[in-house]
Amino acid sequence: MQITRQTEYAVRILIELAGVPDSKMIRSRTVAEKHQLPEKFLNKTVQILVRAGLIETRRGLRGGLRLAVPADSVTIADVLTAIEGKVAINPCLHENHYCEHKSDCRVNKILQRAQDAMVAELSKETFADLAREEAGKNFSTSSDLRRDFACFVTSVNRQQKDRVVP
Amino acid sequence: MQITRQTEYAVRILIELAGVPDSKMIRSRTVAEKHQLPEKFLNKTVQILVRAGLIETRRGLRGGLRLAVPADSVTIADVLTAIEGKVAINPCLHENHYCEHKSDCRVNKILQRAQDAMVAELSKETFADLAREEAGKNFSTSSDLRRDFACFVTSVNRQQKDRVVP
DNA sequence: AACTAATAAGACTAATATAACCTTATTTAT
DNA sequence: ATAAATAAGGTTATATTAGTCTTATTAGTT
Repeated sequence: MQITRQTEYAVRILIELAGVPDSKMIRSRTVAEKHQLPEKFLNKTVQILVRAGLIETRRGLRGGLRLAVPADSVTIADVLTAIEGKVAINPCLHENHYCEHKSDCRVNKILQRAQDAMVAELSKETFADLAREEAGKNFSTSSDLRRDFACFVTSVNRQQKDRVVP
Repeated sequence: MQITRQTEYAVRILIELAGVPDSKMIRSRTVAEKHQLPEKFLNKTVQILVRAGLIETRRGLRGGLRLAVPADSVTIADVLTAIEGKVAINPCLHENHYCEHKSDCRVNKILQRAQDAMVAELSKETFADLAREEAGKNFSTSSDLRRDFACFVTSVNRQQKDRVVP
């Protein structure tokens, strides 16, 4: 019941791109270094975002990444869907999932409401908002990074499932 | 971003137990057969629920399972927590997770709200409600079971991630 | 006391999903 | 041409999830 690390990476890419002046291209390596993300894996993530229509890329000299849509029209929910596919916290919530009892299954309905409530919250703020927020922050340089202390601003790597930092 | 199959199994166990008259013990094998779940794995799940204090077991002849708490005091959210641990859709939502920017990280706040909204919905109905709902239903006998069409009432096995039934 | 039917527990294996890496294209400005 | 960038896809590594197997332990019945 977690978003994947790749989704987290994607969110960071979008925040990054939403924060730059219009149409300027940012190198993927720059993003990778700034957030200390594995470059190759990040490039794969970039491709997914491109296919989803959220960002666009240009190759070659002066190439790089930029948003393909207005920053105020994209939310974390969109990124989640782009990376992990249509949200469904249980298989029975997939649109095309057939189940004889679906129409009167109470568990199904509860799960659906739970998912809807979550997605609604994830859709409330756009990356335009997020970029504004992050703008004033001191982004991580090597010294204040610790791999175990992942978060969206400075951080790096996902905490292990049961690993709780004291 | 899915609940695990084990959580699904656990929900079924609880619905099952919530539906029987007070204090009667149900054999784990019975539950396994009724829902076509792998018996050994189900037993492991039972143990987790026991340790979480949600059900109790008795060994030996006439042994079996029953709820350890009133059915109207347990929700799907409790089962989710029992099986998967404290809910945290991202590592930075763990209570003890340290992040320098946590206090003013907007992403953190959005995720927290999303998670809270989801958990709130999962906490609204108790297993007393769910058992009532299920009571009138025709539970699956072999003929109406198909492994690919998983859901909480009749069904059996989780659909694969991207497998969509036509 | 012996027997039988039940769960308990933990080690082990298998399957799947996620994350990361590596190599070789392809594109674009200079 | 050349250098600098992304594109693409195959491969490996790691983590998580799911399931199995074996051996114990418990409790009722005879």
